[in-house]
Amino acid sequence: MEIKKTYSPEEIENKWYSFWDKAGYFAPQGEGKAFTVLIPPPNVTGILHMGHVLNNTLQDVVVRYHRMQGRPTLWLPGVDHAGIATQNMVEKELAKEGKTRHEIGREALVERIWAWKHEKGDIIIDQLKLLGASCDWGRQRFTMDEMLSRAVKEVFVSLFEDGLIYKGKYIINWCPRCVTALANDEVEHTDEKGKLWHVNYPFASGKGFVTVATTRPETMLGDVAVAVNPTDERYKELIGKELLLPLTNRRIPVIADYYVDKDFGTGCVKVTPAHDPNDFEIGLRHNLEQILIMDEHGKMNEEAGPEFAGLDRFAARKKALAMLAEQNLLGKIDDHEHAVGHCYRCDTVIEPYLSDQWFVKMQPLAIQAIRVVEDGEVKFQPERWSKVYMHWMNNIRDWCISRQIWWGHRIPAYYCNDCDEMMVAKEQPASCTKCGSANLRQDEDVLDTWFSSWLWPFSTMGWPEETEDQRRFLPTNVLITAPEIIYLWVARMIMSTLHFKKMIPFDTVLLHGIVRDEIGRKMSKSLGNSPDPIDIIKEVGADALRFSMIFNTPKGADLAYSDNMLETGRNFANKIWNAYRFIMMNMESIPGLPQPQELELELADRWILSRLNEVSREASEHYENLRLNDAAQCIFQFLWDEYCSWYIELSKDRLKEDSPQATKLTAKYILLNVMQAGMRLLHPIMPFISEEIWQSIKELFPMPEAALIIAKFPVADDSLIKPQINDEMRLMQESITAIRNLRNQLNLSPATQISIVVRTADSEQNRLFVDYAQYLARLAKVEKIESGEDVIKPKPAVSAVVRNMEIFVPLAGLIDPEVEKARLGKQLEKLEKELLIISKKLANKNFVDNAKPEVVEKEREKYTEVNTKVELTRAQIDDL
RNA sequence: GGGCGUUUAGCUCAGUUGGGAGAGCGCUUGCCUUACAAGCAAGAUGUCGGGGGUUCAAGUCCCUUAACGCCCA
Repeated sequence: MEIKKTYSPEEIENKWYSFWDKAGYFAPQGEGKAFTVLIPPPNVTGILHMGHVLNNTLQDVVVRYHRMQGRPTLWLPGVDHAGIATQNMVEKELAKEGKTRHEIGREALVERIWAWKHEKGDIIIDQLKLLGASCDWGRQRFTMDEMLSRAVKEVFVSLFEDGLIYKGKYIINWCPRCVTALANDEVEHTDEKGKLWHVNYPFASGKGFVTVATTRPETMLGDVAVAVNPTDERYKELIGKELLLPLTNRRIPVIADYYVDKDFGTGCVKVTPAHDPNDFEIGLRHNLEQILIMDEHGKMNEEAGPEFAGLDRFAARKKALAMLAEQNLLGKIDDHEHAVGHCYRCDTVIEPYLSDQWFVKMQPLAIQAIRVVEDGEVKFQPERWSKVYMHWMNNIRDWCISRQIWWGHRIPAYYCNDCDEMMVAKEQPASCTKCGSANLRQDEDVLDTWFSSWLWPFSTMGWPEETEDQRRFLPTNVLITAPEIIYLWVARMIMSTLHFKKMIPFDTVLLHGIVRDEIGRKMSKSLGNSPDPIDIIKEVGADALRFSMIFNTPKGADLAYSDNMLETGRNFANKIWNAYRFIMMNMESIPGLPQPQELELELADRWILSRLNEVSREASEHYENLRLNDAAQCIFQFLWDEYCSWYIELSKDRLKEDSPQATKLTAKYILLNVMQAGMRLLHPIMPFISEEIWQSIKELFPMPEAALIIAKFPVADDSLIKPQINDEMRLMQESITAIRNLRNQLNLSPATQISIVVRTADSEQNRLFVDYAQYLARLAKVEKIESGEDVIKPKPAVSAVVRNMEIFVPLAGLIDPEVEKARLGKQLEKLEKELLIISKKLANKNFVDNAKPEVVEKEREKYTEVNTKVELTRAQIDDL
């Protein structure tokens, strides 16, 4: 068999992915308690970016781990229809053809979007497959599917009937470029440098003026009052007086409202109910007119006056300021930093805008959603996120769900053209319920995309029908997502599932960080600092990408990505590959496989088995606790440092042609067994290379399972964990390292054989050096060992202290006593420092009295050990 | 303005109930040693942001302060 010297992932990854898919392993297998993960549906327009890679790798690791626990495991995939984003994209295509959506009409636009979806809507799904995502593709969902649309209608009608959905004229966030309303969460605030303009509003009586401060002077055209705080002594007598609004000559009153902050600006606030959310509230309290001065594109309308009508809002600002200056009504101008809202889809400055919209009353839904988190039924990880969630829930505001676009779930409300009656129903009524007219029209608006995604846990499983899937898979287990959608999506799913299914949607929410570039910036399209994950996969393989990310991403923390980070994963894959290559190169000449009871285990065998079982336990715990970086770390350490650097190296002598058959067979068995178990541990993180190696080992080392993806995750066998064996092996390792160190200091060539003299402290140690002299021969090129409790120190020699033993390398006249003295002196200094700290501790009565007995005992043992080392080192120096 | 988070080796970061400071990368030295130079071996590197406190004992708990970041208003 030919195994390439360097691991090349591409062919292997494709091969195993289609193998798993064809065999149906992605679908839940067997009976018992299911384990379910819901994918945060990516946008149908999306292409895979590094954030997706992190999110989906984390999910896949968790899913694969639980699948290997033997539970029926479902990772339910799908995409959402991303209303605004998708429509924008298709509108852009139209624009290239010189058309607008209004020219082709609603029906044609929607048709065109569907056509686009059918052609390109699976791009991101195909990319997830390259990453190795083990989703059950047979259950792939789309928020606009018939099944999910039915759930949306059902929910809308039900909430409307319960009085939890209402329609009204309210101020909302409006994107003049997308020409639609946005929910609060869809607005991104950034601090920007602006100005605070002071404008004088003259009294209608003609004498004097009040000065208001504003960041948005153009909105003054819609002012209907000026407000002051009723407790503000400065303005008390102004309340009730009339002002002449500049540029319009409208008479407006001075009113009193506690909302006004006396310390901000001049303490006088212009009130524009149709264009500011706070002013809107003031307007309601004082029964003020709402004058809309802009159209839906952010252009001034006729209400703004003939001089302004048709001007863009920013042009209107300039013009208003110029006119005010001309009329000497513009006072001082301060620099002012304030938060400006932007559309999360197109970054246009949003406009608070008065319009007819649909809302969900959230407070009643929040009550249960707060309780389940308080009670710990739903847990956030890291835990701090539950505070963020609670804060939002406790201050929840109604949710604007209507959008003035065409792509999405059309609101199931119908109006009678004859009597204006409104009817909300799943299907269009045949006739008006009030006047009987058949002349009906449906609401033009569609629902916010999140209004379909918040139903994801059950709409994807066939609700409102009662289905087997809901019975089996709800509540789901872990939701893995980014904190940025904790309100938009996570919180709302908890509310909807509690309301409609009377259960929690999932018990654990793992919030992970974001992927940043080398200098800490968030990766984004506009910065161009995001590599294409598909390029990375082509270059180093999905396994290497996955491992590098998991290894470098502590639970809940951001990931600082850099290309050289990938080397960790790539090198590790190559290391494993070569360990496998080594095994296979040696196995052909050793036919047969012993029965477990025929094995002749030696120290290294017992040690590696002991460690394997310890690591299996640790890895399990880390996977369970979602500490995936720790799982990666401990498996990496075990396979690379312990299995490759020690076990494989030591096996080389045993595999030699002339060694006894039983020795060869035992080494063969343990090499194969530990490797296959290691692949089980690693599979959730590096699924492809582990499956490849495992399948290949299976040909020599029979195993019951047909594939690693569904094989059992190793369960630690405590009877094989042996602290004493570990300690003995560690002693050999420490000795070998010490000898290598000495060799290094003497600049001995790697091939030079040496003899050593070991002064052991007891017969047990002596036995180890006799029995396992071969270990030192192999790994430290020691051809002769003289060991014993009272061996005589050779002179001249270099020496090292290992625990309570001394190791001497005799050297006939090759060493410089002064150099050697200096070296040992440095060591002695270090040891003495350590000893001092320990003895101080032990001399401290408070420590001895108060510390736990085992801690004190440990400290005493440490004292003995370090003290021995100090004494031995001192003697060695004196000897020189 | 309110809240949350971060600050540990040159870089990126671990460090879970307080009890001997770690990893990966980088760096130094020597090696193509028959699995692997994407490698092997040996090694150097820290006032754990500053200050104060609790404790026998603090990177870890409390207070305070600074810088940076995020969320909300």
